[in-house]
Amino acid sequence: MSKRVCEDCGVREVGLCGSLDDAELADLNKIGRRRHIERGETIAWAGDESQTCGNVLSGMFKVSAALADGREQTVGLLYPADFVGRPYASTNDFSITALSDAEVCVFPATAFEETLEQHTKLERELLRRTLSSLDEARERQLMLARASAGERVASFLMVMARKTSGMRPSPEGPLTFDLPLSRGAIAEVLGLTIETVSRQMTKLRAAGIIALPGGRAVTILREAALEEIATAA
Amino acid sequence: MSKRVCEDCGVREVGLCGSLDDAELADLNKIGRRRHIERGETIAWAGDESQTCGNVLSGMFKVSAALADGREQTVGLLYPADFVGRPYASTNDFSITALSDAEVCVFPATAFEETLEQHTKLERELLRRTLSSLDEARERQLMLARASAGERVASFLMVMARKTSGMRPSPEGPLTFDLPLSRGAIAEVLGLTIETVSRQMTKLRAAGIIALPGGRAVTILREAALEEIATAA
DNA sequence: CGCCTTCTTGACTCCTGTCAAGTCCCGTGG
DNA sequence: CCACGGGACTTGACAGGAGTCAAGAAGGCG
Repeated sequence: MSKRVCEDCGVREVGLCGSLDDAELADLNKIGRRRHIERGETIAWAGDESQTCGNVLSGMFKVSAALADGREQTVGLLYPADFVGRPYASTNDFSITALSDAEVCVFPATAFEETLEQHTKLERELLRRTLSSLDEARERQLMLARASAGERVASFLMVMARKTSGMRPSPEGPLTFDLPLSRGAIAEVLGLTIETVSRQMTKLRAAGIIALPGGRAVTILREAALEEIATAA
Repeated sequence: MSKRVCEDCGVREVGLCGSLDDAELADLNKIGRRRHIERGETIAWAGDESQTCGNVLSGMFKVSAALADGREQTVGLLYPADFVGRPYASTNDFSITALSDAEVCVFPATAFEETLEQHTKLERELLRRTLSSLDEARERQLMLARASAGERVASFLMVMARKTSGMRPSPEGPLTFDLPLSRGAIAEVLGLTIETVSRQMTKLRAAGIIALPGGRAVTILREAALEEIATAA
């Protein structure tokens, strides 16, 4: 039953838990449990009680919310090793949904909060990560408020190019990678419609800046040109 | 010289420092210094080194950034008792500018980080506040991405009505208060132009939902109607 | 091979930004 | 006390970018 979940953890070094040594990890090990999540499954609903926290082991999640009439927006993306959940709150302001099949290491929120208070290093690391997330959320505000559709798509592609380990035929050759998100999911992140995202992609292809070899693959042909559009030069 | 800055601090109870008792406060007292800021003065520049942290004692600040071509956006507002600054980062991602004359209690960033590490209660309180700021920044993303100009202005007025202690002639009577921001500053928060903000205000006045008695004063005549527009029902 | 989802493309509308005058407000100085 | 000046705000005309509605093409899975 009490399997040593931390022992073969793929994100042991880079996750929140990387701040703890093996002995300290024991407390987390006691309350943690590994869970498999299907693509599309929502593990936390906006408005519901905040009951669990955890770490993403594999796969991707979106943090999103909707207006009363159904308009939806993704306000954050979670990658492997990212922290999931909202400690110190009674209810969630946002839903968390898997964008791909995923694995998460989950803790009951109250037990996790107690562990936080006993391990200063863990708490400090969570503070650092939360401050970074805040900076990121504010950068996204800037984009959503002021960037054009073309700028949003270009900067999204640059971010994805960096996050996703794609293939280059040669050093400095064109980079090809698969987008981990559908057009719909991209639109929801960028605050646009599917149609607008699609049109902007076509426009970049027509300009010879990217190629779309099929599926969700993207090849960046002229990185400098894409970067220039992305940074609103 | 080493004046007891904390003794007559107006936000002693509600600020970050409220988590400490008098003895613990001594450490902060040693490194803190009170500073007066003029309206329009920028106390931290995006891109510069992150050198100071602090607490707002009085007045208001905006947290903002600009795109390469000059388009600007406010990504957060700071009120008395709010924490200012960005610990654990070498440079600031955002500028912090006084929207009114203000007073701040400032600490050198490195000294403050050391104090944080010695006082778990302080660190926990900062974590709680940072998590709240993150939620707020994400709510703003939702608004900037999906709300119409009318919805943005209505929800802004609702927030300001709650934050600002205005006057009611009778309980449940119409509420009147002064906006602490100029039209330009409001536009920068809402991701709109001055003209659009102005037009939406006029529209609400024409609909009999608010009155604009002059200056920056606003009277909310039909709170329920305003709330309905704000929540995008 | 065929169905169903996802993606692309087109035509049209409308909201918001831009540019350009005015008007109001308030403090200053005559 | 009132005229003046400058910033903040309002209003109008117009244009353009992104949303909406509607087909149609492409891709994936059974």
